Amino acid sequence: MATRRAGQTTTRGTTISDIAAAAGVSKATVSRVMNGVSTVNADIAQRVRDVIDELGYSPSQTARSLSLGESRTVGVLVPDLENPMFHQVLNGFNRAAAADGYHVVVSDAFEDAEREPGLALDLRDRTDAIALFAPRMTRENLLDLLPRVQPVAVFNRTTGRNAPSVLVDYRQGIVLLAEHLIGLGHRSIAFLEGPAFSRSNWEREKGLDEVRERHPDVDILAVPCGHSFADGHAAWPALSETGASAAIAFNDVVALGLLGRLAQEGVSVPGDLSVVGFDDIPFSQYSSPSLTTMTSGLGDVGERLWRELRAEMVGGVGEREPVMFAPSLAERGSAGERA
Amino acid sequence: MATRRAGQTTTRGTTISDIAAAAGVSKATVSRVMNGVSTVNADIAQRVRDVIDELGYSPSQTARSLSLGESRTVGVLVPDLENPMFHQVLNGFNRAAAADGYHVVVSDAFEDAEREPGLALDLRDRTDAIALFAPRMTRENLLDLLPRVQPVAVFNRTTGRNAPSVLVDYRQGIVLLAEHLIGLGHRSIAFLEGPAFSRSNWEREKGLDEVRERHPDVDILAVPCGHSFADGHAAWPALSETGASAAIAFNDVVALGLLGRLAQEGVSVPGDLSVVGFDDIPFSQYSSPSLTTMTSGLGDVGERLWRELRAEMVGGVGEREPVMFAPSLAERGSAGERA
DNA sequence: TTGAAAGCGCTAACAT
DNA sequence: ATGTTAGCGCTTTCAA
Repeated sequence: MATRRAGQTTTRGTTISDIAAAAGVSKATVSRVMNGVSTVNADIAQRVRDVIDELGYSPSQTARSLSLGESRTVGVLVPDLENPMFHQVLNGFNRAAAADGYHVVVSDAFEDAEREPGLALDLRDRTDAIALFAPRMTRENLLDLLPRVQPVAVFNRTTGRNAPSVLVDYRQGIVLLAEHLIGLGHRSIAFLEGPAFSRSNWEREKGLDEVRERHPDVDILAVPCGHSFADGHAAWPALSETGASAAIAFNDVVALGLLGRLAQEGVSVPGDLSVVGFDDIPFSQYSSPSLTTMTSGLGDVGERLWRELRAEMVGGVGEREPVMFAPSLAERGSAGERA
Repeated sequence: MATRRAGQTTTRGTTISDIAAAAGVSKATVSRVMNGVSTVNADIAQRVRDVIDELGYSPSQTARSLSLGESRTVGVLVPDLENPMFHQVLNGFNRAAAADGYHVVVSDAFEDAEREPGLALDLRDRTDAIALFAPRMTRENLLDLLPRVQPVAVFNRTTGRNAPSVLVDYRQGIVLLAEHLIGLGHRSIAFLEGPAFSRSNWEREKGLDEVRERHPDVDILAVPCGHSFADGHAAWPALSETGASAAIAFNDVVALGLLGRLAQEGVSVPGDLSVVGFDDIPFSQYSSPSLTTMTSGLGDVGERLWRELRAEMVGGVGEREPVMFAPSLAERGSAGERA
């Protein structure tokens, strides 16, 4: 006999069985109606539909996923939802996924590198695949995680062929930025560094080394900073001491924080100091002055990331050649000729 | 006999059965080990654990959820992840949920009101409960949806007791803002309207009506605007025509967009024009000038929203008395005495 | 065209 | 302390 089993305290409201009973048909028929399977008698189908919205039934996606072996949902793990640059990537990713009939759910790691692997695992265990946006975890953790969460694709972090990856070419981007400044006559440039040990900061530093080599006459100093508005705002005293005539901020958020501070301090931009950012977040067009920055077609990046992930989901393992997006200069108001 | 059944094309890799077989124990034992159930022979437990990370097993949360009847995950539907104000609420919500052992996944509606009900339903069908952030759908759709997705809690929208709701008191907030401006000597104030038909804009308009009644000597004009940086930026010509000495923007994002435009146009803030916003997003402290705005302890709002939702999940239906958060003035640099 | 029943991967009551 | 087994809600093969 059907004894009461398992944990189920509050089992869900209306199930397919309820509908079947109420409509006087079998569960199979209800299932067919739900999934629009051709051959169901029109009258029966209608009766079932009536019962369904009378009782307000919506199928358990959990049960459906278990039975089907797929959920048509993918997860995205973002290190920090507050960072506007991720929104643009997410946007493109989402749009492309939706076009292929997939839902996307996102999970925020709140910049806690330690929790990322656990969150990724959990996310993956309830979706068909995941995308990791600029994971902050150590490389060791990443390499350990990747095989366990396949299919997976990663944005802005190399994977050693353990997963497809798409990256913004920060190295090249910062070279362009620096040379733009040099072309404007600047000979002393400060770089407001991002988080130490992050790939994105590391790449920027490497690019700067190239610039130093190519332009021995130009001084490029690094000043420790960070990645937030507050970091940019707080960097002024240190920046001021360098005597640089131009500053390359780690990203737009930092640049914007700095711009605010400069206005307070009465230093004119770009009159006294040129400031450039990176990422081209939406607000950078509306700041005063508008921000000269690097733009990377982040929406396209997101779309491409989806395509890489999708390939991983259907085909087996592909080439997994890292995909690089080259950013280009968005010349706006915050950088000018050296005074 | 166990014939090949159901759809399963690519059924997941390692299952609990594989582990059980490899370790020479029953699935129940593996399950016990996984869930840290007290009395499992230490040696056996160890053997199971060895096999587990040798084979790289992680349990299917889908199967687990189905069996348990719960997923310990809740969903949040956000109308637009790009709006910074939601991040703060999300933050508090997330933190509180995590403290209670719940994961949260978020789904972005990309400002598409039509898709919200579907997304909400789907989200709910794979989680234990959902929170709706400022849903854009019609009231009719909302009232129709609410009973179908219980437990559910909503932020910034009334529910007619069909679900708990927590709201920011925009009406009261805008009154405070306007009276602050009036105290500063302004007698002609422009309101940059948000999206028509939205509750949040409607509440603000109502607040303004109160102000008009209380201060018949003050002129309060409405100028159509929107909710984005671009909208604020574009509103200048219309705003200019009103001849107002102060502007209340629909929110901080709009205010910031306007500030950028004003700098370009050479109108000094607050010298020529005072500008105030609403929400106190992080950047508003770093803009130039820093933005005078209304602050609402949005993190606390998120936390409270979680508690309301949690109550709905455990207890039955409670009072569902709407919870109002009263914002307070954050006086900063963008508003000053009338010239 | 419809129904019966097996099975997706897991948990827990029951039996040992 | 461990195994056996039913069952979570759904889909799909197979038989009628």
